[in-house]
Amino acid sequence: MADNFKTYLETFAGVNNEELILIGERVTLKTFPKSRFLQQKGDICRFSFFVEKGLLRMYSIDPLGKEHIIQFAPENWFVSDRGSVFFNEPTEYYIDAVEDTTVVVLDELFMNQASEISVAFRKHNERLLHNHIRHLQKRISLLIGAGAEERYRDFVSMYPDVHWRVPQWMVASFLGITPESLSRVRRELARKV
Amino acid sequence: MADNFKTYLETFAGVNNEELILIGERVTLKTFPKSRFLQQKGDICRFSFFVEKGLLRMYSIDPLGKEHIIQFAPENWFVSDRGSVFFNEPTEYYIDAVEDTTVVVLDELFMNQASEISVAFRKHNERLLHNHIRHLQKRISLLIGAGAEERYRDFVSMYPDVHWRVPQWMVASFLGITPESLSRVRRELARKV
DNA sequence: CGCGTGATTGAAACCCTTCAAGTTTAGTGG
DNA sequence: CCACTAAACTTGAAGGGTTTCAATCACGCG
Repeated sequence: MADNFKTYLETFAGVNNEELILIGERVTLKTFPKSRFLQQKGDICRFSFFVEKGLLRMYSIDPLGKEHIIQFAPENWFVSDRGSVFFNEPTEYYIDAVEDTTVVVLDELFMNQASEISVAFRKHNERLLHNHIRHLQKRISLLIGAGAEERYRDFVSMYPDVHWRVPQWMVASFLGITPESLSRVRRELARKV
Repeated sequence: MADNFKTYLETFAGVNNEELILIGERVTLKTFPKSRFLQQKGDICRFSFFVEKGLLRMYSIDPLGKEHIIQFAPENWFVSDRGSVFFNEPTEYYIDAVEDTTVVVLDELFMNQASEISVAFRKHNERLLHNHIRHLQKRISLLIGAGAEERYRDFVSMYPDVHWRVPQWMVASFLGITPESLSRVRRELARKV
């Protein structure tokens, strides 16, 4: 099975060997070339993804045609529209590969039976949910309370690796500012040093 | 026990009679007068609250001393800093009563044992988590993509009752704009009609 | 080489905030 | 119940930060 996934489950979720085997039988490995979609708006999502290698992004496109990146997912991150998977409703979001990316695919059935397959996994999943909420709340705070510069600094310190792996306009899209603004923010920051 | 809570559990969570009794034994009812704090920054939260009657708000205070309202909780809403309860870490948020408010208090132990007490309750709780995430994501979309007017319209259509029960500056604080701006937005909207 | 994509820069426009003042509303004590 | 005060809301003018639009530059790739 996917090595990163295995190590991740052992280390962070506390999944034991038997459970690991059970899980291994239930998931599949899949590779997507750069720019390939894993999910598009309107899909009723049946999968969650764990990034084994590579980098994904999840984003929406607003009525004016602008992309707003919700989340980046580098190695060892889960990504999915949990709302769509859980409620079986069409998603608002696109997921595509920023780099060639290998993912572990967890299907709906697996997610629902997770508690029977591995209690540790279910608990960890619950933990992830809480973490997700925290993350979103922090992001809202930043959007409300902070300017472009502070948001950018926060992003860089939080995701230093991602910052180097994506084009700047994607960072701008994640921060909710224009590429031009980000360019100016970076110029100011460079000047200060 | 608290009537709203009981009805809520039966109707929305599918909790049966036996479980209802068990739950009733584990929770307590408490009333807070207007302006009283239920939780303050720095607390390690041990409680979740269900609003039986009244109205609460959860908010943060930024370094400049400004309040940012995260969430309103009228009747039949749950509110808590799930992060703080789940991870046993000090919270960033304040919760206080906008009106005289009666809440059902669910303690940490109850939340952890919820799955043993009532499967239906645990499932419903999971559902709430997913809903919460959805909510936050939508709010982020609005903060990134929409101006003050659209955010306000969305708020009014989403929480018509809350809109009438809180002072305008609280609405502004929820929307992430100044009370002055909200006042101007409202003037424009009134003019249009 | 030439084309396309991404990054930069400048100027004007726009939205929202800030500050200051005035008006209305609500609550309180005499 | 009125008078007074504080809080909430409104309004205007000036300022700041970000966007928009347009032009330019840098780079990789067929």
